[in-house]
Amino acid sequence: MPELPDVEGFRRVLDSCVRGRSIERVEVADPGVLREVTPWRLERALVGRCFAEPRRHGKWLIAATDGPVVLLHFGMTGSLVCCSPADPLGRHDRVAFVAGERQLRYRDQRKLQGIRLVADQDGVRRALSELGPDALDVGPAEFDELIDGRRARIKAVLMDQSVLAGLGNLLADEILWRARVAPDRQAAGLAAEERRRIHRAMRRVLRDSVRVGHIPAGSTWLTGRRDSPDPACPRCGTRLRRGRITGRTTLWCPHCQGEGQALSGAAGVPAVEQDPSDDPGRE
DNA sequence: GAGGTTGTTTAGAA
DNA sequence: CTTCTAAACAACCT
Repeated sequence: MPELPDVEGFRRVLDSCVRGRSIERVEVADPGVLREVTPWRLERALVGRCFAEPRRHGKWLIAATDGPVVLLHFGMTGSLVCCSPADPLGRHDRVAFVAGERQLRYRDQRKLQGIRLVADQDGVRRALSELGPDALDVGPAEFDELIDGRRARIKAVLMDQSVLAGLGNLLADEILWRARVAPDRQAAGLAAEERRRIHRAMRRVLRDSVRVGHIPAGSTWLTGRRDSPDPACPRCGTRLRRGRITGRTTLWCPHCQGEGQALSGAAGVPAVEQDPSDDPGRE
């Protein structure tokens, strides 16, 4: 799940669950998710501290306290849940921050990322120094500057966290589909109009998905078609193409977005254009 | 067993 | 320097 909208959802979970509450205990069920900190040091640094208002940058959740700051990344399968002490520990509950009758649990099936601890805001700045601006904070002019001169394919650029922080594989596909730009187009070769469309699609996709705290899998979203064996474009019904960009499965509509040169890893279907009444409207 | 998965990092190549 | 690829991490799923 975790891309920018999901992490924003986790930020709200933390906020409503434990903000302003004092941490009594930190239970580490699996030290495998702690990065550069021992269970003992994490607990000692946090006990007696109070959670402040959490922030987010890209896919990072920044959980400040009145002492040190906890940095959480959720990899592909992580989440944050608000529990009571009575809730039995799930198999993938790795760490619990216990605050009275509430406890915040870091839950993660695979353990691709994890939890870090830094002393202060300067530590946060240092830890996240490689990240570009948060995708929600980028206006059209800055977006153009970020894209400018990049010879990589546009999807690779959108997913590059050092350029723009927060977009992952699903969002990148969704945005390019809405903007009607093929994912393998070279970023530097995009017309001003196309860059503008991508930026607007990004704003819209982020706004709509942040509101619900995850990427909706509704019928008007490309993401909803991902798992079907032979997916069709939600907009025009054309059979979608499947390829691989930066090692990630990429879905696009050859009719709406253009063929694209990349046939790498494609399903090999000649893709007869059905081309029914184009455009069942925006959204 | 084979191959897939929303992420990041590293090594190596072009 | 930029960009791409593959592999690794770990634990599921089909």
